[in-house]
Amino acid sequence: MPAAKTKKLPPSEGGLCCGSLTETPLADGEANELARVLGALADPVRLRLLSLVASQVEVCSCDLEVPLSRSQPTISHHTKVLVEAGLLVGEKRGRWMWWRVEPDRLAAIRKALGG
Amino acid sequence: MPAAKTKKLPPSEGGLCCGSLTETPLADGEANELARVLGALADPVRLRLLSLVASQVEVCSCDLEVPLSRSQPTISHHTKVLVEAGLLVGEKRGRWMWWRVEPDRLAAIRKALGG
DNA sequence: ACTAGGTATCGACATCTGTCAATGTATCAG
DNA sequence: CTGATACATTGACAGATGTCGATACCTAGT
Repeated sequence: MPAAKTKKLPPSEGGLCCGSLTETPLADGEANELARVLGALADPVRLRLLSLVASQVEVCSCDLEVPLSRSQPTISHHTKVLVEAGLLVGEKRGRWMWWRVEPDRLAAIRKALGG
Repeated sequence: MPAAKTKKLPPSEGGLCCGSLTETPLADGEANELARVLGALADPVRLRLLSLVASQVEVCSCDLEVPLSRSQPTISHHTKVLVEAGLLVGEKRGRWMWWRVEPDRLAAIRKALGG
């Protein structure tokens, strides 16, 4: 998107309010926000990461490298993207980062998609 | 995705079966397929295109350029992406292409997302 | 047949994205 | 303090993506 300025909003700024796609034409801002979050989901590795975390309530980064077959920096990159989209939450305990999913956020996306 | 081979499967090949993200860890193939479809949705112009068509049942390409502020080739590109994702269906009548959305496909995505 | 209008395709371009090696930072064990 | 461990950040690179102008393809009218 040569013209658009994503700007990497903080996780809090997760509008995603209002009605669904199928009801009324999406406003420009709503479309941008929804596209941003869907973009975070539109990657096989991130989808599998998310489902791995969801299936175990909490997972640390170190346990993701092997099942996802990606290097440590790449895992770190993907968790960051998911956090910025509001889909993942991390908590540092000792040396480990523990991740869990944000089910409300997924629900909001489903709703925006016509749920 | 340097390694992955999207391959641009025909619209029919739209698996997207099985359970949701949040239940069991996504298999590799399922993750690829879901990411492919979500990628088609992860664009503000395509989201607005889809919602424009949905709000009017049927729309021809010529009526999309102005509201979406994009050139005719760009509109054509986006409709193609949405068709390949199984989200849009087109029918040529005379000189015009008439588009409508595939609600079942959207529903399948919501379900895959934990609906 | 010729022309005009609606779409699709092609080529080019700038930007975005996923990936890893190298390096930096924080925390724990001894 | 020292070394090891878990994670984040940086830099670089190849490949994907969104965009448009130019052009080709189809269909309808004349």
